[in-house]
Amino acid sequence: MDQELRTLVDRLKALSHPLRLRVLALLGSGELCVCQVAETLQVAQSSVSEALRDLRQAGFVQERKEGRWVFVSLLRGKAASRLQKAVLAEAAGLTIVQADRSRADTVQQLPLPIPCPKGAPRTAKRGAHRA
Amino acid sequence: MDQELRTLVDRLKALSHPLRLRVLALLGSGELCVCQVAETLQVAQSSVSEALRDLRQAGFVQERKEGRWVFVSLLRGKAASRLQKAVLAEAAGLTIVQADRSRADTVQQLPLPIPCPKGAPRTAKRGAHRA
DNA sequence: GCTTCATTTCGGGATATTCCGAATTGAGGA
DNA sequence: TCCTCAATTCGGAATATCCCGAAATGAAGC
Repeated sequence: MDQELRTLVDRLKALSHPLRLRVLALLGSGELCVCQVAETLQVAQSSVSEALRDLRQAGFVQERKEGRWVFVSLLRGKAASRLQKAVLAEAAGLTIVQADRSRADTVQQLPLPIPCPKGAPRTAKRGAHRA
Repeated sequence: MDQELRTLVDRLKALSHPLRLRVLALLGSGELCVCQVAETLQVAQSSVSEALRDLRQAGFVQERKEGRWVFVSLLRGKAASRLQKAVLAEAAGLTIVQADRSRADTVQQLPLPIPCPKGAPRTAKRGAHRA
């Protein structure tokens, strides 16, 4: 079908989702690593990873690797589209987004190896790796 | 819960769809009635009706009834959101949108009782109601 | 080499969306 | 009133999306 239209629709679709929109808005206040985002928003890391993949494909975020961690941040300045700016401006006013950012401040104080299986019973032994 | 977020997501979702986006962009060049939109875009009237319902609920379009017809148009000026303006600006550049607008010009020349069952092999012309 | 662990990818059941034709609604004309 | 017909709503099958836990990946350290 029409590739231009598809592309614009896909970019909009990336934003039309509660988790992805919260992730985008959260990154509006600065760079975080994947596990910090997961901890801040209290969702499974795989969900955050998928949300970030979609946002990256849509051209809204970029990644930077540092050691084991992947830090993600918004594209800024000229690289940021009109669309991104408009949506960020809308999202920044939402109560939940402000709460998320506040929570991120707390999470960022923690030393980086965050207990990643966030609330889970860590006592359960992990199975063998290479099945 | 998080009604604000839901609302913003729903507005974005209304835009994240090929047909709805084309309808919105089409109305960017002026008011049309439902059947003119269906004829222009070559889709079932019920699909256009549903697309317009979604766009209306999301606060992007308004309707005006005249006789049997329902004319739809964009909200303009202060009533138009940042979001709408940003997306319209993006969409206006798309080839398919420009083609749709061009086709709408032709459709608008036709006398208004447009042969609504679009696929039907209808060659007869009808009496004029309004230019 | 081996182990650890943040991250990604996979599998898939549950849920939501999309689109059309058919049926219904409602305003206008005769 | 009855008929017409633009528009809307309905039914539902096909398709897409969402979200998680499990498994795989790959970099860092031992």
